[in-house]
Amino acid sequence: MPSDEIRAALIRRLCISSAIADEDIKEIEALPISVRQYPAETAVVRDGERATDCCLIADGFCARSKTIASGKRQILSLDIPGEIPDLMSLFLHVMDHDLSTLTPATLGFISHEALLKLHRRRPVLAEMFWRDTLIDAAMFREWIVNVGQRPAPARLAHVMVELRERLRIIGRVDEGSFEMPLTQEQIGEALGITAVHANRVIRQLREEGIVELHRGRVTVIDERRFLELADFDDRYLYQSPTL
Amino acid sequence: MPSDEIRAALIRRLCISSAIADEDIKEIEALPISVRQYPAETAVVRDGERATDCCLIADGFCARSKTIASGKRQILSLDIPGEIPDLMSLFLHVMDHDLSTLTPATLGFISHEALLKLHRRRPVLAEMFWRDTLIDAAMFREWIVNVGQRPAPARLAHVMVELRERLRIIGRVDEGSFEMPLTQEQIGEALGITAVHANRVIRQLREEGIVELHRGRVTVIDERRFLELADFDDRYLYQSPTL
DNA sequence: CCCCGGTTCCAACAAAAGTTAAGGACGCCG
DNA sequence: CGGCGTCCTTAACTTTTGTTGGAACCGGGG
Repeated sequence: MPSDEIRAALIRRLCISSAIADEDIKEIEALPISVRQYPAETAVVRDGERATDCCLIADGFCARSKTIASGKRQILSLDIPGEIPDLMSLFLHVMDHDLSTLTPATLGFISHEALLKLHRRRPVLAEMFWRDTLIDAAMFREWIVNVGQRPAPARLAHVMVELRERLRIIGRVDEGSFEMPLTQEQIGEALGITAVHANRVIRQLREEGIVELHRGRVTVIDERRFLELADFDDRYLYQSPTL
Repeated sequence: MPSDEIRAALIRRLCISSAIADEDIKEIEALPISVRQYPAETAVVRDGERATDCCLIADGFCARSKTIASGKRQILSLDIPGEIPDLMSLFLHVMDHDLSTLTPATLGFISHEALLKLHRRRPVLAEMFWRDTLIDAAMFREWIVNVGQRPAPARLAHVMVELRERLRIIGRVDEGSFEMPLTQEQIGEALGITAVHANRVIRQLREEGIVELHRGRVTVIDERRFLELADFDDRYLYQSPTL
């Protein structure tokens, strides 16, 4: 994948939540990005490491997670193409969590230095990136609610809808089906339940004819009951800056 | 409380995680702040509202929370003097959660306009506030892990230690005891458990001689076992910008 | 001073989730 | 094509947590 396409993915996404001037787009296009391929299930940055670059996902799925002393792991977010999951490392240099690939992925690395220079030159872009980290935080808040208050089947549905809405923006949902390349173990880690229980929940949703999950692909069967179960409100996801 | 003292609380906290130049401090001191008193258990900003000011806590405790369709409420953070819990509203104007007081509180309101102007004048301060929102996000990540992976007693201990460490910075811990002005109902909402279970957990920690919780005040009995249970790593809380 | 409302506390029972264990499906590699 | 490993699947049993309901406590207001 050429480096241009990678920038394009980023710009496309940024344009959705902010209006960007042409000259600013050019600035982004001029950002030096070094591209690297990663296999599935590989750490990109680890908890405790000091980051000097931010990682733009050009293709593939990633996840952020933290592991506690007991060895249990909690997935904090699923990250998709066009996103910069570790933008926070720009100012919080030492990582407080892991970033790793779920699938084989194409990642573009942008140095902190280049980003900071860009911010100085174009404060508007700095604000846009700041906004981006704030939406990230909003997603964490919703994730807390999901794990803390919803019964397990609703948790799964909620994560699915959120992922679908985000994939929809980048044109990766077709005919009510979309990718969610997690093992049941990982689904459990995302929902704060065990893999066995995750399996129970998946089966239940299938038996009730709500949603099908097979080989990392989600197919919604009964849209109405699916949305009802998920209790999803997209307000936190995309908010126009003009609001 | 005079408006000077309020600014002082903010500056003191900001100085801890960043080095600020004298002229920048002066800029902050020049910020127009309008002070208001709030009774306990009162909404400051509500989910869905459009914010035009940010709220600096001068005195008292606040909490952020979200309520889902079923009526269940999840507390997302506990907020203490010196903090600006809704700084995110600067760019995410419509609130995605509630901010309310736990105790009677003195709050200082700073208009978005004034903050944005300050940022234009002093980009370094903008970065400092950005950093602040990033630490906020780091705390959300840890909160997700707490609710998602730790057994209930550890969850309680973890929230207690986090609060204590933050209170310590502002000089509000004396002799191993500190304020945590939550009802058991609210503790449940913070930990993602019911009030009844919260009560069980509190009793258990008391019976095991680990920590005492009485009338909104926490007294640690066995520091070693307390820390061990909490599984606390302060890395996410304060990170020097020079790191 | 006493009553009232909100906490705190507790017990018994129900439901949800964790644990352990084991068989089956599937893809990959030799 | 057969074997191996990973994931999925399921069942039986245990533990944790939720639910319901009620008693004791406590502080503030009449």
